[in-house]
Amino acid sequence: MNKLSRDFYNQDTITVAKALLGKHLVCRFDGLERIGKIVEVEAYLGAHDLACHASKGITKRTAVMYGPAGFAYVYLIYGMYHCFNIVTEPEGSGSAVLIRALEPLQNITAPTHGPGLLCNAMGINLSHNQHDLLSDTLFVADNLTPELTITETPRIGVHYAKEWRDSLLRFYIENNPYVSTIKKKRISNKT
DNA sequence: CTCGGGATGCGT
DNA sequence: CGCATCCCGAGG
Repeated sequence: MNKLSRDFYNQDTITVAKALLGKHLVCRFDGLERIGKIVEVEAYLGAHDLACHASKGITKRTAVMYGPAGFAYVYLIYGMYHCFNIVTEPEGSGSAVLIRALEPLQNITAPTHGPGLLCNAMGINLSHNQHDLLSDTLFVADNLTPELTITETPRIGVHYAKEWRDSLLRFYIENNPYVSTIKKKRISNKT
């Protein structure tokens, strides 16, 4: 399994975001190796991006985003869901890529079609904040990715971000059924 | 210290 | 559309 390098994450955030599509997120917790293919991401462009938490400056919460690339930024949202991000660009930029959806590949039993859901399914929580993505327990593998058609849309849930609200910074693999906004039929048995 | 909102998801 | 539910940043 070919782990993505520090240099990869150190690139421009939009470049990293798009390049992460189709790659494999690997979590080795609890004696289990879970793997999911990244099918949806969002780019958060540092201090000037009003949708980015780093736009509040360097705080206890955002410090990791201002650190070196290739580290995890995990936070709790709405009191119940975790969101998993990967820090990008050289130290001081405050940028990151939010992983929004996965396609289950191995040992995944819960839904993964949203940022909170995939953290739950992968076992990612606040203890993984600031975790190094070059470690052996949590990383992205650079598998051979076939050519993808990438769709760009505005980011989800950032209506408050003024002029950044409509920037096309959400990227997903076209037609992939695990992308978050695809309306899911309720999983229920109609008899 | 209090207060208010949020990079969500699910049910109605 | 409402709500669960809690961390964090702002302000006094």
